[in-house]
Amino acid sequence: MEGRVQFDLLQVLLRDYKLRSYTLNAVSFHFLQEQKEDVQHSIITDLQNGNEQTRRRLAVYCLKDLMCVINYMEMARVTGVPLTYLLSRGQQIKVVSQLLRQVLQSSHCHAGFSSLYPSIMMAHNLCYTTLLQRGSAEKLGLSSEDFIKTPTGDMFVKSSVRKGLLPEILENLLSARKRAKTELKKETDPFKKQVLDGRQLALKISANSVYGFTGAQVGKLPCLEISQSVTGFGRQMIEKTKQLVESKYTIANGYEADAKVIYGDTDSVMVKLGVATVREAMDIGREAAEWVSSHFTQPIKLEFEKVYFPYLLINKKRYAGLYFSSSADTHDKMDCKGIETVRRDNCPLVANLINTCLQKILIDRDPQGAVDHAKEVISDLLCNRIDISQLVITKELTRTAQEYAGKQAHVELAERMRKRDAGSAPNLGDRVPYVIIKAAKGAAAYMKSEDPIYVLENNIPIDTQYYLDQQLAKPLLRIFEPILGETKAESILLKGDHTRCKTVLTSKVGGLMAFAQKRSTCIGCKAVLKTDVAVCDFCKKKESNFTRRRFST
DNA sequence: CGCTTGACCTAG
DNA sequence: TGAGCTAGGTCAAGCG
Repeated sequence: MEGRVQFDLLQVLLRDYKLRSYTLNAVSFHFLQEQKEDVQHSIITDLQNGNEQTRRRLAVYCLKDLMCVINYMEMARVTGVPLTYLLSRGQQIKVVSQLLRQVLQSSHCHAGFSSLYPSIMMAHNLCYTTLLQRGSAEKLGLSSEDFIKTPTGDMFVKSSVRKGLLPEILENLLSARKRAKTELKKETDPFKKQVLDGRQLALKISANSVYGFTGAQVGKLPCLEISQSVTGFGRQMIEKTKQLVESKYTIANGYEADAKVIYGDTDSVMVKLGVATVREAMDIGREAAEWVSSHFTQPIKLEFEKVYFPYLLINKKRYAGLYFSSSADTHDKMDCKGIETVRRDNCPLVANLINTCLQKILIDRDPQGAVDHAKEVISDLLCNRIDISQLVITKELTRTAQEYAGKQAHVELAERMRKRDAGSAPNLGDRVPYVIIKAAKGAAAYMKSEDPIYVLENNIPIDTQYYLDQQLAKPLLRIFEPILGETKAESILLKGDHTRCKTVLTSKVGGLMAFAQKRSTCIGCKAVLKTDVAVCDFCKKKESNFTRRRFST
């Protein structure tokens, strides 16, 4: 349609939000805190013609739509691609578009580091247009002052010889981000703040994508000399940062303790300073960041970001801690990275229990309370007192059944559901919700996965022992072992009376509604249809002829 | 039972 | 056709 843009909110949601489920019910519950039965396009008219309350609800709904449109418009403006590309295409097209524009505009003829990779590319002028072929430095008569050699041995001319296109593009993206961040600071409306935060984050991702673009071997313009030089510089810089910090902040130099870099990932270092208070850590952190920055080329900047206190480091890319940054007196949040609480492939029972235990340990400083709570939940689980919605695991169907090498719970279930009712079975790209049911001893998990709604409708017993042994046990031990010790953690949490209770109880349907995909059957031709279609795809009968089915079976 | 591989999802 | 990147943890399946 000439002059009109189609903007599908489902695509926006899939791109911008990591949810456990993307059914209309789940999404409306997540954003509006209410489940809307039978929401159809026609309801919009009713809301408009209703009272103040219903119009308000409609307005809130529209506002959310509008704000994401604004963000996408900003992105389209900065990158120079049509709005629809932002939903229908990937990151490469954005970089290509900016490259073409930059070529036309310029005179070319043919505590963590903030935005580390982009600033490396800017600082060292890394670009297609500044790369020197092997041996061409001599041919062109360049002096050693005119170019640099990267950690991979590749050579690039300095900006004094020729300024690269990529560094210019990155400057544009990052200055747009800076604008968004300044506006964010001034803004008081919490909703608009969220929008501006989304914008600055999107611009950051676009800036980081420039590095990804140069390394995309199946892409438009790969240049491994650039991408590998960038990561090489990055590793070198983290190592240098560690050496700088550990050499200056020592007892010998008059500090309270010898500083130790205990963790770092790609563009950040975590330093144990050995001071007693958050305030002291912040002060030293700020000073150290500035001092380290002075050892690097512009615009590379190491920024003090936060203090964690206490800090539970489980593994690389997995940790939790109380996050202090705006104030030394009160923590901003409990920050969890990589652990079960933030992973969508865990059931809510695990995520919630780990989260509560961490709160009790880190915030309340009450490990005993955490242990007691965990034991209680385990006992509830084994006695069937946990609602089935807490036991639903979801995993994405990332490929077709034939493409999978081995058997997996969600894949096998999707196939079984297809045999029951092809219309309502999960498709490629869908997230498959499932629970693990009781079966013959020794049966593999992929044989015991079942559709939660089917389980409720047919009163099938859940394998609660599976949830204890395969879902809860290890995550619990991982957070309790550092506190209780290996042997104690296991004997206290996983043995004892609370693991022996076994009774039978029924489950409620309520919590499962979010996973229900509503379907209708057409009276005319018996076809199975989504409830939100107005006319049967097959016999063209109108919606009034559909019989609604609450659950697909 | 221990090891490898494949799959998923996250950190950055 | 068109698809940003790499690193890494965890788990289940599958093998010897």
